[in-house]
Amino acid sequence: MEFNKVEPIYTQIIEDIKLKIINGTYLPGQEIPSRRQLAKDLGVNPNTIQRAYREMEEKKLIVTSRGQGSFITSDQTIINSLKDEALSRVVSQSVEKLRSFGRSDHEIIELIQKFMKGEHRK
Amino acid sequence: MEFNKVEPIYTQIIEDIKLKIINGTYLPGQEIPSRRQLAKDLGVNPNTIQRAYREMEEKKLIVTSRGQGSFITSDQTIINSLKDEALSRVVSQSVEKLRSFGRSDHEIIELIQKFMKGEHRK
Amino acid sequence: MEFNKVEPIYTQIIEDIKLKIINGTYLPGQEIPSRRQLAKDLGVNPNTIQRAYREMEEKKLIVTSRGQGSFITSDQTIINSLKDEALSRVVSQSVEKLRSFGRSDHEIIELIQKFMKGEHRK
Amino acid sequence: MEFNKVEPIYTQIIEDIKLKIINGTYLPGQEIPSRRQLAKDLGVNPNTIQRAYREMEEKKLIVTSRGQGSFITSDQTIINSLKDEALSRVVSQSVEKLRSFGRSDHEIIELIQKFMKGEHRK
DNA sequence: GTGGTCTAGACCACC
DNA sequence: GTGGTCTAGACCACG
Repeated sequence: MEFNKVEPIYTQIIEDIKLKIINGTYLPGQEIPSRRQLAKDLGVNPNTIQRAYREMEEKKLIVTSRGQGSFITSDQTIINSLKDEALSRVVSQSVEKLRSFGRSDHEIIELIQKFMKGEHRK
Repeated sequence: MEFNKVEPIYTQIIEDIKLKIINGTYLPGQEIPSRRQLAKDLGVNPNTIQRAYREMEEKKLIVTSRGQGSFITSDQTIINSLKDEALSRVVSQSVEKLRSFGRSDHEIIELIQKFMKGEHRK
Repeated sequence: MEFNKVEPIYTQIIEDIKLKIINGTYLPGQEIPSRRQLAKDLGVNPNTIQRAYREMEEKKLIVTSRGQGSFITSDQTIINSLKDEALSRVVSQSVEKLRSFGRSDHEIIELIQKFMKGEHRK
Repeated sequence: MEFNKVEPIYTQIIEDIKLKIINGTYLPGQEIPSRRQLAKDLGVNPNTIQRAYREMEEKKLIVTSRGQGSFITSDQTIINSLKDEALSRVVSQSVEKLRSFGRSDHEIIELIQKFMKGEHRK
């Protein structure tokens, strides 16, 4: 994993784990790497990982128990809202990008529907 | 401008100019940099620029007249088809990305329409 | 037991025994430790214990019979007045503390009653 | 300031500042010591102060701006809820303590009212 | 082994 | 000067 220099590393780690929850790499209840292990894997200080994990803990994304490790939450409500947020963001970005071509919203919808029909969704 | 190492540089130059036509940086009939000038600007060999310009010439994207320079085509049909291609690509990419969230095409359309309505297009 | 350095030790011992009477650790008529034993337990001079016991004797809190030991008084009147004093002190402290929040006496009463109702006293 | 060893230092610092907000030592909008300064005053590592301040930031108790310093929130709603919480805690503790004397809730209320009347509130 | 806290000291961004 | 992040390494509590 590579980090950019503008965002704090711990936020990039959070976003990475969020992404893995969203795309199904991490399933509800699944154990995630220990702080020490992940620190070694990413070549980062354990305290930086700790910071990321604690923030996820506060946001209820993971649950953690001393001596046991940390696990993705089993609360589907939280996971769903995570996915919904991501979906909303993609919808927003997609629409903005499509609008930049100077077509009306109505035309955009038509183009999308035409594409969907033509593709015979897999 | 930065080049990646996998694609040939001349195709990357073509794509860059196409992008500038699509997003309006280059308008129909507008002069584009001379081969020699662009070669110096990008730090590449003039022959590479020549290759790019020749391909665009063949596709009628630009017209060149000896001793005058090179100009974006004034043929709206060509420019429109360029834009249409780009738009199609964006539509395709957007739909694929949206589908990856596991929602039905119908749901996707609804989400987009809801977003468009909510945004009060600028 | 730990002693502070500002009050005399013998008064602290008295207060400790009073507290044990009030909270039921020592029941009426119950035997309390011998002077010698308590001196050893607390690591203080037997004369200090003697002083404490004598004062309690004077206040009729305990009765001592030579060769038998010392016992909490069986006189409920005395014990009750001890408890009443303690209760008064707690009432006073509580009200002062509650008043420090800047609420009126009326509001304080209401808050207490609301809490009592909400708690479903055990 | 002295710290106990069971609670983390940073929570003790938070509680101390909360107390100062509640009892009016810190007023809304007032600047609080810089992290470095407080660290020196308390003989604690700046990172520990940072941890405390960040938690208070998240809970909107303080607002902070880089290069400027940190300030008690000016949001009265938050300050009031802080005070209400503290008051509730005191009410609860007081009632529990008073109940431990074996009197009925009704008797307790009467004792408090009698005390309030007798004191001629200052 | 795990997580949680703390210290010491560094560097950067802001103003 | 201020706050914010990161590293290196230590110690403790839990199981």
